[in-house]
Amino acid sequence: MASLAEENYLKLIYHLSGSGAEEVSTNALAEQTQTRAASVTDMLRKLADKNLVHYKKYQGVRLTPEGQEVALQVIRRHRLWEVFMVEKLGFRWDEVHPIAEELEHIASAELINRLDAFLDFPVSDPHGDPIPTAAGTMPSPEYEKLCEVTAGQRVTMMGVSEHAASFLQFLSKAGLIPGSIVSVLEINDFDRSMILKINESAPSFVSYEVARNILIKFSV
Amino acid sequence: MASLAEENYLKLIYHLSGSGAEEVSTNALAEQTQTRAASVTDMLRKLADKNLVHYKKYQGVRLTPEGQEVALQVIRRHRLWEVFMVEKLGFRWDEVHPIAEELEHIASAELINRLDAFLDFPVSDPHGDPIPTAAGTMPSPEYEKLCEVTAGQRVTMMGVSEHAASFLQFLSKAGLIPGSIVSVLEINDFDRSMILKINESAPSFVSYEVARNILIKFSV
DNA sequence: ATAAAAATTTAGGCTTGTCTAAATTTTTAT
DNA sequence: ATAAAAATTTAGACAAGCCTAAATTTTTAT
Repeated sequence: MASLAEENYLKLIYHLSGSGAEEVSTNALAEQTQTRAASVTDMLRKLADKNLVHYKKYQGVRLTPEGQEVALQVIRRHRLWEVFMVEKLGFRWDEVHPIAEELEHIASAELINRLDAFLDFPVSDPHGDPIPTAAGTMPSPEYEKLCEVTAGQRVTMMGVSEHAASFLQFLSKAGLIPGSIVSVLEINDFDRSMILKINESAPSFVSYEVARNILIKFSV
Repeated sequence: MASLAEENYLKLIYHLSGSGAEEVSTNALAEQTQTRAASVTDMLRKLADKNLVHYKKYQGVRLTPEGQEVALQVIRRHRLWEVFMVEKLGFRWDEVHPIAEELEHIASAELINRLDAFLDFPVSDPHGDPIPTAAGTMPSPEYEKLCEVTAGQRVTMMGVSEHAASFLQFLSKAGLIPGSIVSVLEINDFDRSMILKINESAPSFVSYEVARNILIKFSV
């Protein structure tokens, strides 16, 4: 069994490696875990001993298949609890992350699979992030960034690539939540900002920085 | 903030002291926590330093008001999660205790109060145990033991005073769950065993040992 | 009343996960 | 190519929560 600290490292390595594609550096982990690089080194040795990561001194770290499975289960639990909190308990999407950080470490598979069924087998969390399957695979929907859409097109908002509460609150106010129908009315050449029509309401302005962090799919 | 280990000690002291009525001994705590008496002593000193218990060497321990509040919150969380698992996720009452032992340490008051509302403010858990209020008071319904009922009386099953999974499974099979209507048909003088009619089904036999651990109220 | 037994505490130690300071390796810039 | 900078690891330490063994206090039995 992976400890709470170990689970957090594995999850973080998964995210920082781009879903396991690249090596992650000790310093990158230290920055995100708010610990010192020396502490990270200690933990990486321990994870390597348990066969959860491939680790060679000075060369970064990468998940083993076993480590990836643990990471995906933690992410699955995290995202299912987020769905529960938003759908059933009425939390806003900008409130649930810190609580899910705790709930994600309750390991019972029975609990999680029943929760999954209770929630009707959701495929994504309130931020549009895909929920790993019970079998341990991560669905990978192919979304575009809103900033890549051309003027005149109509798309569906599918998720975000930035999860800061303040960003999410801003989007809620603008009505930009997963499922919203968005038409790009104008794009400003100068700064790539956009004017959008969201769900038939009055036009809204969004900066490039915002558009860059919104995931969309082209409406069928 | 109380750590996970501290919360477990406080909860246990609450239970072993008869809801805070009496002093609890070091050995009693060691037995229940599956640790050594020396470890308990260490923890009691720490809890005393944090003003969560009154502790004098060799004289046992008792909760302070602050300690009792923490204990009641942990118990509240535990019991609300048990209701959730049984009512919403379809778990059986004999399955939920170990999982609730983990969920009870997720501290968010917002989470628990919303869960409480989602469950419609239950007053007792699946075993009939009362759920402490958000304000930190323990309701104390006054139930009798089934073994004290006389032949011919009709009562309502309200809960249990023994929580072993095997006992709960036995009761489920007999249809003896909270809410069941029970008529005492006969009592055997010799061993105080009983013959019961449970919800109009065929008569069942229960030993004194079983009857002693079933809580009832007299039907109105 | 007092010796034996039981309960409890003290002393010293171990593991996990963290830290600081110093040493080492890798990368970058000239 | 090599020196400086950056990244990483090693060494030694600490708090939390547990352990064993030994010492101390309380309780029990005569």
